[in-house]
Amino acid sequence: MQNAKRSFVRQAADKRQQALIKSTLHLIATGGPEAATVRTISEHAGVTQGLIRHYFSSKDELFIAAYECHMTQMTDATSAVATTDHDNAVAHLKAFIISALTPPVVDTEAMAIWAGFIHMVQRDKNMRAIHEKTYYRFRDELQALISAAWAEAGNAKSSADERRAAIACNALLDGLWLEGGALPESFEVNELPNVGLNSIGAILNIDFSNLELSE
Amino acid sequence: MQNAKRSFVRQAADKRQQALIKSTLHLIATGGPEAATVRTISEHAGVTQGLIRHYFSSKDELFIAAYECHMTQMTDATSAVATTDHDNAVAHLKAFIISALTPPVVDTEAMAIWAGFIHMVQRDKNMRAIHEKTYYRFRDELQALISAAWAEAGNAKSSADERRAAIACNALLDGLWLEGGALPESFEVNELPNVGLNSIGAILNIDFSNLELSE
DNA sequence: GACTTTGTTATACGTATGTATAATTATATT
DNA sequence: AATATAATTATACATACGTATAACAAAGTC
Repeated sequence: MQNAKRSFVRQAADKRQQALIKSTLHLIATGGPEAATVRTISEHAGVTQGLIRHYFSSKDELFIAAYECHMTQMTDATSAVATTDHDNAVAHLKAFIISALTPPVVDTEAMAIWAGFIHMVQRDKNMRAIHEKTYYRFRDELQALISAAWAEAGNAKSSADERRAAIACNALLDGLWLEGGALPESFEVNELPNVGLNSIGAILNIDFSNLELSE
Repeated sequence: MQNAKRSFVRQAADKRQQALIKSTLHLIATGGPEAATVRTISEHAGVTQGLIRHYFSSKDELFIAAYECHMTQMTDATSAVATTDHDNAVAHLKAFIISALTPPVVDTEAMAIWAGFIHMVQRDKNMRAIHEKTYYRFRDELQALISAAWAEAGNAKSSADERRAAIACNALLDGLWLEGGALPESFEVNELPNVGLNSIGAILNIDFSNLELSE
């Protein structure tokens, strides 16, 4: 029987939306996109499935919101470190690199979530816009740090050079991020940030080794 | 009515399996993994859906076969260039890099296929084995080329240095491959291989610029 | 305390999916 | 030409999915 309706507490729209988004990301991370159905999402969020359509006009819209949340979270996690005070521009850049190559940014589940959205990014206009926005924001920030580091060393270069350097360094970070997420057990502790610092140091002709850095 | 059975021609097991695998990859590339159902796959391959279960014990097994096909194809496409004759080790390495950063290796659909399999790779043992095998094969080949190029320049280094260099160069190639696939229109013609050669040149302390290369 | 609003649940609907199995037909063998 | 083999089609089945809609209940307002 159990004709009695389940008891529940009302919550603010923000909270509920956030809970649904977090559940979506968690399910995609652990079981892939096809594991994130309206039923599993709502169950994980502790609500019934009808509520999803109350906050999002469709499942696609929920996925778009989840994607934006995830991407913003990842880029912000790296930027946050870079916004704290640093003695100089090179230290600033070094902190940025290390942050991009250590958890929680480098993470199996974060990578799986990112990959799970790719096919939507290629098809959905809104997803594409989010992707471009977060990608360019990250790369532009990296380019600004490179520019400042070069200027500090009395070695300022053209913006075209800066652009190429930013593309290269960004690719290196992405590649290491990818491999660290895909095969986490095949890299030693601190190997990723070390490789990243050495390689970017070589590309930019900057030496990061003699800088003390607060862990 | 159309009670008449469709006419058909028998084909060798290899052909049919290959056709089903190709259809699977095509559908994943263009519509994501959830677009590759047993019905769409069989329709695209010009057969009826029952045939899939005749050649593969389950859809998962077909996906595993498709993943192995795709990954092998991609790494082979890069290696093939590197096995042709070259004047010296540096030219050899240069050809390898360019091949890895131009079509058909750099390709939106190839990247989408790769991403579409990620969540299976993290869960299925067989998928994981394929992933590791192709990854290490590619990286080991790159490391061998780096080793030869260094030796040729009279600058031989330890295998630990070679390993770190291979990880870095591989990451750079992967990152550029990723971004070229994800945002193809945001890079100028030849920008990816140029950035790749300059960056790897800086990392390895090798100059690729004064080498004529047959397009 | 009655009333309104809307957050939330419950249920239903049509369709798509992976799998299983039986029926058929093309090809090889003799 | 008859027969056997297995490649291929056809059909059925249980389940899962996204969506739509109606019923209910919690909290605010007067």
